[in-house]
Amino acid sequence: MKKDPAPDSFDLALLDALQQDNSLPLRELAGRVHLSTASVQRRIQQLKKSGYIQANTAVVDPEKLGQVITLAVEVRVDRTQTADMVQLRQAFSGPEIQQCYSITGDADFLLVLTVANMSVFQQLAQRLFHDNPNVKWFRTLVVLERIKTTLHVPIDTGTP
Amino acid sequence: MKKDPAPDSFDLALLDALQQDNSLPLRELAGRVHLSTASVQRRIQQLKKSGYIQANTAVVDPEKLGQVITLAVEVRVDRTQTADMVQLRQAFSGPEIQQCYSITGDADFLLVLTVANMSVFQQLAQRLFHDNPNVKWFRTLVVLERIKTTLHVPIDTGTP
DNA sequence: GATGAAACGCAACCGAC
DNA sequence: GTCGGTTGCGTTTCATC
Repeated sequence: MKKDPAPDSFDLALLDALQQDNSLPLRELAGRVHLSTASVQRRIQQLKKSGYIQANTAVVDPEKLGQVITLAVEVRVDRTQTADMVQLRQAFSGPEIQQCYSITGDADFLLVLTVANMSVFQQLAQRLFHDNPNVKWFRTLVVLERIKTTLHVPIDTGTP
Repeated sequence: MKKDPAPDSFDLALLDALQQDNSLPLRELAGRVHLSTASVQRRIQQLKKSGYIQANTAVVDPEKLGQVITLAVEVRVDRTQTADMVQLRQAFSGPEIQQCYSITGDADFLLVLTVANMSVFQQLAQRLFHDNPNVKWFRTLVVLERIKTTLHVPIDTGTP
């Protein structure tokens, strides 16, 4: 088991650029960080291999696809033992769920999801919450505006 | 002003594939949706131009970069008139904030963010919340586990 | 070990059909 | 939507430090 070297400032600058736009040509990136295209390419491959870059994804506009309603749902359950958590994690990881966090506080889970209309959500709530005997209660927060929706990790490149 | 044609099942299948992995070669995508590479290429360009694809981003692992703590914060403010909202939206859209939603319910905003340690968050909370006279209260939910963290829009391709 | 310059081969792109 | 030609890209090589 070999350990990955810690990313230097070049790597951090690349990560910062790529999480804004991973379709930039190597030439462009090379110019920004003042390295050759070959070096940039090697570093990106290494960052992928070592897990710093988890995926390369297209960000799709939900509204364009009719998913005009965004909801946040706080869920409180009865039991959170291992077997229960396995079931809950699976139940809350379906494709209709954008994000799922287990949290501290009154609620045990925080979900974020988008739906085309409320009747879709009603059916989903029936299946995920009402039909699950382990769910004690859930509170639905309707999103009025998606002010910022990224997964960007703040990276201090030293040169802003 | 010309209107974009509604995406057909081919486009939906492409969007679904691309939001999982946008580094797939056209050849691969063409095989999946049973089209030629040229058609796929034209469709992707069109999807970008018409805004269905908002961005192409690398997903960076926060933990690998020392951002080991994820937090959700509910924020309640006093005034939400236009001028106030402008200020709040800007305040809650900084690079340290991953996501910001304005919501219904007890709280007015829901934030999601990652930090390296709690003292960083403490400073952030001071600046964003305590120092903002418009913030009535905020409730911090500590994330125990990031069970699912995507921006994927659920797409019914008809062929799962 | 990592780098940069230049060669290679393949994929994306853009017309014509 | 399909077919080729061309461009431009990512990739590999290799000499260098």
